[in-house]
Amino acid sequence: MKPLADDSNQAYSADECAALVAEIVPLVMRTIRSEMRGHRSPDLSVPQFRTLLFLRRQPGASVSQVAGHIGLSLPSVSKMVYRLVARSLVVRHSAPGDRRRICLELTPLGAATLQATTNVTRAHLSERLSALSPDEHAAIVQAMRSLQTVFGEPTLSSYPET
Amino acid sequence: MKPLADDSNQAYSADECAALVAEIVPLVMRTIRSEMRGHRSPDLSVPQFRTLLFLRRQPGASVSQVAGHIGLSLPSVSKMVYRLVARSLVVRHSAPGDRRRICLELTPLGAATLQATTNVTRAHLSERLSALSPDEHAAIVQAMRSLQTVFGEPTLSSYPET
DNA sequence: TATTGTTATACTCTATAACTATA
DNA sequence: TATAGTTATAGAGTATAACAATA
Repeated sequence: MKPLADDSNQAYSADECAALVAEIVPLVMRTIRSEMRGHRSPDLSVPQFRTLLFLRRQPGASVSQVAGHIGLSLPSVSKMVYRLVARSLVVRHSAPGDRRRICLELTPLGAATLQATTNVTRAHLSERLSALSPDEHAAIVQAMRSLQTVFGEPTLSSYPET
Repeated sequence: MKPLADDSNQAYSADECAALVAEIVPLVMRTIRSEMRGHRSPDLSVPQFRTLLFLRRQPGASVSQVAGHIGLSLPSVSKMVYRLVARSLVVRHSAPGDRRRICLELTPLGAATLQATTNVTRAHLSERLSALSPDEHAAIVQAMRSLQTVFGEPTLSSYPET
């Protein structure tokens, strides 16, 4: 007899899991995106947001490092950085010792904007998630951690140095 | 990643949950997106994919219904549909009885493309997810279901008919 | 007048290819 | 020659505002 009442004993294949992820993740993403966009002052796109996050963690990162991190091409990132610089959210300065290389850093405004966007987005998600039970929250936290291990960004050390 | 002995008894706030979701979902999304894009023949964007999915479920839907479903503005969807029609993935015909309204349907090519993209994306996600344990799969399935209830699309029946 | 959809306009994202400057 | 970045070009996503056609 299968215990139908409790789903947690049921074995799911990676395949069933994949189908659900492919369906639901874009749904959640839609909300996150529209939360970051359109929201008065901050108004960052998701890639911009992720770039600022990365620069907070890795001040002085190069354009290539940003590109590798967020998974975009170098030209795309170059243009995006140009816009962030134009908005005074990021500063560029060339690396001493290698004048080809660009060092990127958040400006105070960039850091503040990042924080504001984080807060707004988080608050909105939190409000939606508050409809769920503590058990459901726990399952989501666990799931996110698992997904992070599998879809996590390549660490800097894994970049091919040639 | 500490080997949290048993995380499932820990109480997480909606807030902690939100922070993780905001961080991880875009990560997973990046993979899904690049899986659908660049992949030889199918080559659909995520919104296009979701549109085809919707049309498979709701043949004859209008442009407005698609827009409401995938959460985009009417002009955006109008343009996207134009491209899908240009690629012969979708056909348009005006509704008998109300010549303002457009009925959209998948072509056989559209249905095949949708299926091919579904398979490729699912297979790729599945491959990645196969690195996880059955318990982790179960947590992900549960989490996705919870997220679906909270971020799920408005059901058709909830559309104001006026 | 209200509804459905398209066009106009203006960004951003995104890629590949070609180029510049530096090493 | 190889590397870091930018520029050129092109197409898609996205929005708001203005418009056309139909009801």
